[in-house]
Amino acid sequence: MTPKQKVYQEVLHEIRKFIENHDLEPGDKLPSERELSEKLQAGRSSIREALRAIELLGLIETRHGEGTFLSTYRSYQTVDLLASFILQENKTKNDIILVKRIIEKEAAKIAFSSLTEKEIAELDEIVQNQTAETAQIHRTFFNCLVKKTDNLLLARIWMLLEEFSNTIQVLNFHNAFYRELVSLYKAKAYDLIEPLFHKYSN
Amino acid sequence: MTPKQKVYQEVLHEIRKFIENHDLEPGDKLPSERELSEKLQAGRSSIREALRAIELLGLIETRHGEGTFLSTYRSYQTVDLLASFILQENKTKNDIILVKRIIEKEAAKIAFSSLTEKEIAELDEIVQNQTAETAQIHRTFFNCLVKKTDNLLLARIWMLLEEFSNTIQVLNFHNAFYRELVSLYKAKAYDLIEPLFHKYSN
DNA sequence: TTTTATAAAGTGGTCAGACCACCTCTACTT
DNA sequence: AAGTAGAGGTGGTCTGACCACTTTATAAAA
Repeated sequence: MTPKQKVYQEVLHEIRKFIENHDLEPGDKLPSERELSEKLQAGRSSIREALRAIELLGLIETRHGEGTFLSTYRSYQTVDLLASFILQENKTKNDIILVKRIIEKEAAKIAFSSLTEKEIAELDEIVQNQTAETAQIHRTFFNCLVKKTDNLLLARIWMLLEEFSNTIQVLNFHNAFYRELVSLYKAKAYDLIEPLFHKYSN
Repeated sequence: MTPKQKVYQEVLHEIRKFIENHDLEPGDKLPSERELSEKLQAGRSSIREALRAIELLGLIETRHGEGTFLSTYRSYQTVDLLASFILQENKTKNDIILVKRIIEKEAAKIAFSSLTEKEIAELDEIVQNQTAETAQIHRTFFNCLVKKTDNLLLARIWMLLEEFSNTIQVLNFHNAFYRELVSLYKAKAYDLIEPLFHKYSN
């Protein structure tokens, strides 16, 4: 016996099948809630429970008065919500700082190979800015790097941690760190990135 | 003006706040749907839409006739669904694999200093197990290491990513990798950990 | 004919109420 | 004391009713 599944779970499954069978692609429209309700022999509320769940996962997008569409972009809303729960039960400051440092270090390494001269110059400019605070420089600097990794998940996690860091007292790197990192980019010295982070991470 | 948020989104937020304010822990019971409906001034269906979404993420667990509880374990529902829907996209998949590798590498390094002889022996045993599949070895092995980092946040992120990996086709390390890593632990050769990961990460 | 109002239809958003199925606990029976 | 029937609470589901918004069809005005 299959332990009776909830209706919304079946609906979830049916919707997936529908998308598959009709070769729907991001941006395409799903049948209306009322239509699905009839077709799948389920109450509209059950249909909606399923849709809301999928929506939270960032797979669909609903537009009031228009309809429900397959998402065109990966929203990572899921990651956000999970993070808010996880961060809530893990308020250990040191844990957050450590993970954030790891992400930043790896982002710095991944970005290395794809950085153009122009982008390195931009980073240099950020670092040379005398008027900005260190926290501001840090954010702008790593925001660039993280985006250059072309890894949305990595970027998202970093942004969440960065946001959270603002609410706690976080020690940034020494000013010299950023300048030295840019130097390494200019010198194409990949292997020195890892040691640089170690040097400045006490 | 706040761009009018949907009720279920607000409910989501309220529930999270409730958990925080009441210091609810995994296993604890949430108020009933009808009670939340009254307290948050929202229809029961809106409450349910929010709960279903959280449920799909594996954060809560509902038991028919009993109530809604904070999950003690992270269910696999989300992962399965995501996988069956959209994880076919290589971009997302690769993002996850990359972040997971980073965490594993750093966990291996952090754990280094706190590993006792006995624990290293345990790792050795896991690796030597001939009957287990590679995926199984991988999970057990890194589960140990991740816990040894004594960083709950890191551990949680890894566990989530590990779950995701289970539903997608993930290439594990070659068998030799695990043995070599244990050897490094035995030899106390910290500096060779990073290169080892590079070597096996094609 | 073209343009512009206006109305109608379709769609998601939300709520209230009604049942059903299931669990627990209590009070009653044996 | 043990067992049982029932009441009350809880999630599960459906229906029908509005509302707000968008698109489209229709009619009026230019």
